[in-house]
Amino acid sequence: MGRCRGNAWWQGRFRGCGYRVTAGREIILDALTKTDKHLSAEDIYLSVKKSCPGIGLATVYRTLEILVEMGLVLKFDFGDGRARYELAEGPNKEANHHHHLICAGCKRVIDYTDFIEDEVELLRKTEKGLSEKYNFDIKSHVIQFYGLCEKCKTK
Amino acid sequence: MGRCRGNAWWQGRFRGCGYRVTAGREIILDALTKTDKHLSAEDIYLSVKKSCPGIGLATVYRTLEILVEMGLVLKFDFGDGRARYELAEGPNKEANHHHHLICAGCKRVIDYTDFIEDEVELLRKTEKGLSEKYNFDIKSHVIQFYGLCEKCKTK
DNA sequence: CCTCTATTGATAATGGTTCTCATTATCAAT
DNA sequence: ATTGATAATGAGAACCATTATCAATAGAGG
Repeated sequence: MGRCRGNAWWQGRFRGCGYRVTAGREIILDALTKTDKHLSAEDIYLSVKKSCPGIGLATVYRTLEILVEMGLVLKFDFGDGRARYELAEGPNKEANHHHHLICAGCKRVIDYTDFIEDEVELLRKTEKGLSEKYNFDIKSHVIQFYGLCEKCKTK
Repeated sequence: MGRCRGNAWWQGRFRGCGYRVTAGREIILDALTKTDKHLSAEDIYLSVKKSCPGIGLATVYRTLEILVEMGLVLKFDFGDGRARYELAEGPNKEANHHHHLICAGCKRVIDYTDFIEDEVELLRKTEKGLSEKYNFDIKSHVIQFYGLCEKCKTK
């Protein structure tokens, strides 16, 4: 780990898209790889700043935009006014597909992986049908449930 | 239509929640009822201003917040930096359930109602399961597909 | 009609995100 | 290894959708 070149998997994709491989991009992708939380741009900025104090917030935003465009990272809106980012794929993430339960009261976000099998089957069918009908290339999807969590429903 | 009291259906819900019924709230809800577009707060402000020139933008935001909280209106994020609003239910909207295809290129949004039957069945099952497992009251859900539309995929 | 207070409109403030630009770093060609 | 073209960066200003403030107004029960 650390400086090892197990990270090479994404460098090829970067170069293939015409992007240069930089220390900032590597460390930002690292931060996303090493967590299963829903990080905001500022979360990532503060985390990355520890090992790379000179990095700027704008670089974090710019890098995240590229990562989202390439499909390596997913961007979510949980309704609290700031975007959240999660690794979409990678060496340890293939089987990490999940969706979100968002509490309208405390804004807490619960990841769930239940019912994913049925969902995947329906989504596969739906994506295929939509692609054909609208001639639309589907790259990703978002499924979110809104409601009140255990604590907030009693208030 | 117009000043008729066919709008009474929502007035009871307003009063039941402790909110007063005002001209501004009525006309904002009217604007949402009379369209099937995804309106931003400013879209609604400009539309409502025609028949109610004195209304303020802040009132539109405040009213939308209440409508979303009551579940009468759904709030979406299509990734262009401003929220969009759609009527969730009402006298003519019960059978209007649909989801969104969002083009990452031109930001166009396509509504689709295909495969809704299968989806509804899966969602019903999923919502039931999630409610029980996490003791979470689900009020609404969002399903969105991201990708490239017919025009943008060729560029 | 009157009172209480929620609501409103105008506007300032907020804050996440994007833009600007001079400087620095990447990388293919040498 | 060096160089040159140019992509990337950092600092901070700018942007702009949304929220907060506050005095004036209007809804609704009595």
